[in-house]
Amino acid sequence: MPRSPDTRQRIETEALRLFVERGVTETSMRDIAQAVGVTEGALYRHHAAKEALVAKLFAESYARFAAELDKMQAQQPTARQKLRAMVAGFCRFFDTDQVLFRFLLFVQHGQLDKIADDAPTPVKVVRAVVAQAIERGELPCRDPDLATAWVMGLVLQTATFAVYGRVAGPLAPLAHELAEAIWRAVTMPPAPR
Amino acid sequence: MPRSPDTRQRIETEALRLFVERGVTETSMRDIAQAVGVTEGALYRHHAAKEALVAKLFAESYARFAAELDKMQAQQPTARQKLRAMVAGFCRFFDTDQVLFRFLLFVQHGQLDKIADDAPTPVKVVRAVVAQAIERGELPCRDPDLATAWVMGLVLQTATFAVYGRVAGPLAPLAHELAEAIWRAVTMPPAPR
Amino acid sequence: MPRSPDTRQRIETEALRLFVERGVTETSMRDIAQAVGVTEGALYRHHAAKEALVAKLFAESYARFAAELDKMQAQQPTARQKLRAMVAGFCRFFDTDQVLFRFLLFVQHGQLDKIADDAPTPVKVVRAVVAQAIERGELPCRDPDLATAWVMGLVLQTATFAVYGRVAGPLAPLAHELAEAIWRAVTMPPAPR
Amino acid sequence: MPRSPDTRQRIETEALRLFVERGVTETSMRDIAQAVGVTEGALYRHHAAKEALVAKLFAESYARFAAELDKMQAQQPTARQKLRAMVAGFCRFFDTDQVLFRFLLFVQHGQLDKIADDAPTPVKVVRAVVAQAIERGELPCRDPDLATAWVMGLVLQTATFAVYGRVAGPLAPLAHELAEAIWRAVTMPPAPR
DNA sequence: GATGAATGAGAATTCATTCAT
DNA sequence: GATGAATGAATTCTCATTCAT
Repeated sequence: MPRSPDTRQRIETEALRLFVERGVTETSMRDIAQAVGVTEGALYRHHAAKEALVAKLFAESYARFAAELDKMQAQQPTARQKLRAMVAGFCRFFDTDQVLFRFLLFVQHGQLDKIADDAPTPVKVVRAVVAQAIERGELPCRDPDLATAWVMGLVLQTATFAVYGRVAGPLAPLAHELAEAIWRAVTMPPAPR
Repeated sequence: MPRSPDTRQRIETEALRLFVERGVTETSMRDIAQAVGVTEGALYRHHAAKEALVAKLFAESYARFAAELDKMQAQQPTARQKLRAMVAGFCRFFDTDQVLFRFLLFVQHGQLDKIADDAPTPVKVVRAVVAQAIERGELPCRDPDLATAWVMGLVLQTATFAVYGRVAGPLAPLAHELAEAIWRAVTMPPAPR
Repeated sequence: MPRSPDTRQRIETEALRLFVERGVTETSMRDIAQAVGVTEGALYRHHAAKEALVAKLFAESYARFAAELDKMQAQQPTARQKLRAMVAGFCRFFDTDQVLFRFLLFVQHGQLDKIADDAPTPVKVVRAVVAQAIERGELPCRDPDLATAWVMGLVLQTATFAVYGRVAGPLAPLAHELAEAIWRAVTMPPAPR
Repeated sequence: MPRSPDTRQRIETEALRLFVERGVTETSMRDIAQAVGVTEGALYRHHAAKEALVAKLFAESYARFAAELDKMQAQQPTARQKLRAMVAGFCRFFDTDQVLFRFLLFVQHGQLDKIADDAPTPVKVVRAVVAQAIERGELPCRDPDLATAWVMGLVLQTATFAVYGRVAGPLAPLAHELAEAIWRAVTMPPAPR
């Protein structure tokens, strides 16, 4: 039985794929082992437990994507440009690694609860941009969480429709249009009270 | 050995709650039985299998909500009013029975795949309104699925934030503002080509 | 819900049928109740337990058939005629009530062990005839159990083949031929020692 | 936690024994595990399901015995000698591995239905010999299935009596006498019509 | 007599994990 | 690093039986 190299990497790739396709609970360690072509025991050479594998897959990439997103926004001067840059970032991420995108943003599997309160997350990055924009008067005065929900909702639901083929092809070509829609939503004047 | 009435109803209530709180796979029949206060065997007098319980819970309510949504939109003359009515309907549903709302719109557990192709669904109702509005020139020309994604995204992500307490209180008071944001998003002029 | 009469009888008929078709262990009380069209609880009005139902079905008919067989042989003067009469009796029984025949002679389900040592059984009746015939010199000297096995084997395997359609139609027309074959087998001169 | 070798073999041996002693349905996987001295889960490393274990036990040996039987008959020139050889084969098999004999020829547990239509079986081998003998005029003209039933009946019922101790000792010493009885039965002249 | 709800024990099977080799 | 056998707990579901109504 040949021992192919990169077993660790292949475990992570296959696990990620299966977690996204079927769900974490619905994927057994045996499923992963079979997909990789090793025995179950071999998985434990690389990850102490199933939960640890999930956590590793999540934590590493989630923080990294949040950081990238933060860098993108930081390079832009205005709120509108920051949002545009972030939307483009989400779309590129989706197009580049849909499996990972879905794992981080849709599957999650309760990993959010395990994240340190001060750790960066994509949602927090978006929220910071939104909150700052409101403070600076670039966006109308509104609960920054509500506006953040809208940004995330427009991005994620478009991605969801793309996953199910209801919206066609890569998201990058839609990024500009999507960013505009977001801008129009969040710049809506607040209801008079 | 208490034989309280309404066991069937209580099974469904507790199951729904647990499915939403923990997930379907993560909820065992024993969990449900314990929550209801009966033995596992008793559950099977009322539902032939766990999957049948899930399916019943979903099928019954999903079609009903879609129908209600459709009625709300049908009573309005214009696209804008139809959207407003539907958004209000989503918000009212969330406020009235958050558990059921989350089960139908977030948990789902693969039940969508089991639905007849021509059965009404909330998404289809929204899509029909959007498509008709585009045809009639009430909305700018754009992939109706994309616009539908935006409507659903704004509604569902706002609900998600409400579930996690990031957005406060019942959704009904936000319905008008949400509908306006949606209107602004979907009325965005299409990108010149 | 109409309560048809003869529930007791119908329980026994359906139970017998199912026991023969599927086996005793493979037939649940629920299966029987469904076949009869009553609830499981109703069965226990008529039989204290599943095992009691099986035992009743078996004991009653087994003894009765043994007695009938014994009467048939008793009315004949010679061993050859006794065997002929019994073979005809087996065949008639098979043709008249194949389900009961199979239950008593094939299914059995360990009921033989529960029968009193001195209770009459078809095998004992056959054995008595054979033993007497040997004693009287009507049959060659041979272990009467061995000769009994041959009689039973020829009868029962013919019935088995009839059940599976390998041998066609009712057994009665074959009775004479079968009895002759048996006679030839058991009259075989013993091996010289 | 003893890890003795041969677990797979011991599972099969114990399972066979229990299936014969108590019946397949009446034997639980736990019974087998306890007899082997492992946990239930361990059984599933060797056989994917209880039914698969039953099927393997049956299929492997049934075809093999049929083939052996066929070889025995093929080495003999005349029908009489073929029958003698097969009877001796049945008796030797019974004496050598009574448990397997009973599993294959008495328990069966519906495995016959799963066998390919053209797969060899002991009954088919016997039938082929009988049919050929009738064709060649070595046996009187008669439904070959009926004659096959008689051969099988005499063999199997003798074995049955041996199992229950009604017929003593190993069957091999009885083989010759049994073959003669069979020969007398199947050579009976057909009833004039 | 019958229903319908319930029990409690046990069935087959799955699964994360361990560990000697 | 990897295998392959094993564990032990849990899961879904079945079943004979009970009993208030």
